Amino acid sequence: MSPTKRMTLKTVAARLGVSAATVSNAFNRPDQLSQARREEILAAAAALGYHGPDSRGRMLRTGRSGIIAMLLAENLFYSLSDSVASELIAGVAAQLDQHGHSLMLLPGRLEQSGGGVDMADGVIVYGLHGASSRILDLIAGRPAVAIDIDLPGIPAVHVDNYPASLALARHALRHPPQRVAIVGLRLTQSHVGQIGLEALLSADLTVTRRRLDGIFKALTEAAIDPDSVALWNVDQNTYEGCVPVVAALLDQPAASRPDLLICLSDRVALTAIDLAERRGLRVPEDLRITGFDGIAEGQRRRPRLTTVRQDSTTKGRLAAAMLLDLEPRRSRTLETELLIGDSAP
Amino acid sequence: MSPTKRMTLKTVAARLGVSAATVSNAFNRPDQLSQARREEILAAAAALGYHGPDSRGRMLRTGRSGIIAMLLAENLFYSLSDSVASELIAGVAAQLDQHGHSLMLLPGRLEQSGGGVDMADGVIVYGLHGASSRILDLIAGRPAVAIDIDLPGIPAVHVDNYPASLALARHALRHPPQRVAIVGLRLTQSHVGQIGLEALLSADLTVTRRRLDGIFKALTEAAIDPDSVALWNVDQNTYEGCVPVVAALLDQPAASRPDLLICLSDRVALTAIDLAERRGLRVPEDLRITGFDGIAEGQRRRPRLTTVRQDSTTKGRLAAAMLLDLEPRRSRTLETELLIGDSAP
DNA sequence: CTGAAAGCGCTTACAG
DNA sequence: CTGAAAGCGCTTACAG
Repeated sequence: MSPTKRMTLKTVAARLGVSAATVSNAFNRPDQLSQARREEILAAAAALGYHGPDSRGRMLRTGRSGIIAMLLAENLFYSLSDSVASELIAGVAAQLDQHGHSLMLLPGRLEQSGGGVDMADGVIVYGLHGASSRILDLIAGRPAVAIDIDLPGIPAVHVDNYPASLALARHALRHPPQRVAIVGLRLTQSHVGQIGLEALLSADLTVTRRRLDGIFKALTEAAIDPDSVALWNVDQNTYEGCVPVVAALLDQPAASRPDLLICLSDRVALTAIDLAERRGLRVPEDLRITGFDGIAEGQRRRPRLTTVRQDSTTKGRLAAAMLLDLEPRRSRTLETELLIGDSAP
Repeated sequence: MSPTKRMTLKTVAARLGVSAATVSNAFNRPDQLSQARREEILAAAAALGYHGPDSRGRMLRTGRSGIIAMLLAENLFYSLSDSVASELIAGVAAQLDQHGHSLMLLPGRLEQSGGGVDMADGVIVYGLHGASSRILDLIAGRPAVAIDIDLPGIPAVHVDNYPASLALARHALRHPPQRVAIVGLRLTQSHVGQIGLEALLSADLTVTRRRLDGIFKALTEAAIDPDSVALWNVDQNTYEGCVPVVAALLDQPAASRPDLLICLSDRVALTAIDLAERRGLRVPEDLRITGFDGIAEGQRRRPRLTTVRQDSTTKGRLAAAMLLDLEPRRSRTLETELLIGDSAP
C-alpha cells in the first residue's frame, strides 16, 4: 500500500493473476462470477488499496456519470444566496437524494470548456441566460429540462405568474390605497431605482414581467391608471441588493410615500417590512406590503407576508424527476397559492 | 448537422483532412498552429456541429476536471436547507466562481460507486461522517480539506467554538437568570427533547459539544451548577426540526419555564423567538435568548439575535482557496465575533 | 465461469 | 507548423 503508484483495475488484475474483465465483474456484475471468487477478488483488491473502479474510465466507457448538472442563470455564489434559487436547487437535490445521483452546479457564465456540462447525464437550465444559443450547443444531445425559461425543443417547468399576481393584486386592492408603488426585480436590463415603462424587458426575457402584467390588469380593474403608479426596480434578489432601493422609496416625504407596496419578490417585500419597521412605520396600518414567491422566511416572521406561494422545491423536484425518467418529459405550468398574511390582510 | 452521429475530435479531423492533434491544438493551444489555420478549423468544426472537446475524454487523459467536490455530512436536501451548511457551500462557491471551477455536491451517505468523488480535482469534507475510513478511501490521493472535522493527514478549517461560547455565555449570565435552559444541536446520537449529561457525544463527534463545554464553564464561574440546568436536544437544524422541542420547552408551567435560553445554533434560537412571541412571551423581558452561528436571518429581524458569528462563507472560501492552491494547505482555526443583539442585551 | 480485445474521446511528447 | 502513436481506466460483447 505504498503511495508509489495508483492502483488501477489492470494492475489489480495483474497482481491477482486474473483478467481485468473479472475484476470489473467482481465490482459491477456479481452474477457474472462465483460468489467465492468475487469475495476473494474484492478482499484482495481492498488489501492492495484499490477501492473500486475509477469513475472517469467508467464514464468514458459507459457514457453515464450519475451526475445531474444545473446550469444556473447567475454565478454560483449568488444562486446559493438567493432564497428562491436556493429552494429550487434544494428541490432538485431532494429528488437526486432519492435516486443516488450527484449534483453539479454550473455558473451562468461558462468559460469555453463548458465547465463539464458534458459529463452530466442530464441538465437543468434555470432562468435566463445571456447567450442562449451557446447554452443550446452545450446541452445538445443531452436530456434537458428548463425552468422559468423557454428554450426551443426543451420541456419547461413554469409557474402561472400572470394569474397569480392578478389574484394577489386584486386582493391587495380591495383595501383602496392612496398611493401604490411597485418594486420589481429585474424588470429592466440593469437600471436600479425608479424606472419608466419604456425600459421594461419583455416577458420572454424576465419572469417578473408577467407578474407586472397581472398587477397592471388588477390596477386597471380598480380604475387606477398603471401609468400613475410609481415603478421601482431592483436587480439582485438579496437583502443587500434591495436595501438601497427600498430605503430611497421609504425615505420620500410622507405625502408621496406609498401606502401599498406591491413587491415582485418576497425578498424585496421582507426587506421593505424590515426597513419600514426601522423607520417606525407600522405594517400593515401605515404601509401594506405584498410579495411573491412564498419563501419560508416570510411565512415564519411577524407580520406574516401576504404573497403568492410558488413551490420552488416542487419545481426543482419535478424537473429532476423528468430527467430521471420518473415523470414524462413535457412542459408543465405549476399552480401557485395565494397566501394571505398580516402584511396586507 | 443531422443528429445521426455525435461529432468527435476524430471525426472532425477526418472531415477536415487534418490530424486529431491539430484539431485539439486549435481548441487548446493556439500557439501550436498558425492563426489562419486555427480559425479555419474552428469555423469548420462549428459548421459541423462540433462545439469543442468532450470533457470526459479530456479528463481521462489530463487527469483534471475543473471540478471541486463537497462531501456533505447529510443528504443534499438537508445540506441546502440548513442555513449554516448553505452559507458554507456559498462560500466555497464564491471562491470557485472567481476561479472558473464547477461545484459538485455529494451527499453524506454515498453508495458504493462513490458518486464521482474521483473526478474531482479536490474535495472538501464537511462535518461528521459515519464511516470515516470509507471517506478516507474515497479521497485517497486527492487534495482534500476538512471543515469542522479532523481527519488524519488532512488539513482542517475550524472555528474557536469553546472560547466563543464561553464569552457568549458570560455575557448572557451578566444578567442573573432565575432558570437557565440549554438547547443543543446533535449533542447525542439521536435523542430529541430533554436529555441527561450521560448521553452526550464527545467533542470529536460533534462540534456543538465544545460549545456546550464553554457554556458549562461560564455557568460554573457564575456559581450555577451545570447539572441543575435543563438540557434539551434537537437533531435537525431546521425550523421544522426545532419546533417540537422548543414548543415542549416553552409550554412548561411558568414556574419551571426558563428565563434564559442558551441555544447552540441560531436556527434553534430563531425558532425559540418565534414560538415565544406567539405565546405572548416578550423577548428579552420575559425570556432572554442566545444563539450561535450568526446567520444572516438572525441579524435582520427584530429582536436582533445575540449570538456568536462564525463566518461560514469565509470558512468555505478558505477551504476552497486551499484546494486551488491560493492559500497554504494547513489547518486553521478561525476567530469568531460576539454579536450582542436585542434578544439578550 | 473466465479472458483477450476493442474502443469510449481525448492530449501529449515526439518525430518530421 | 503538422501528424502518427500511445495510452489515460474502464466495460462489454464475444469467444472459449
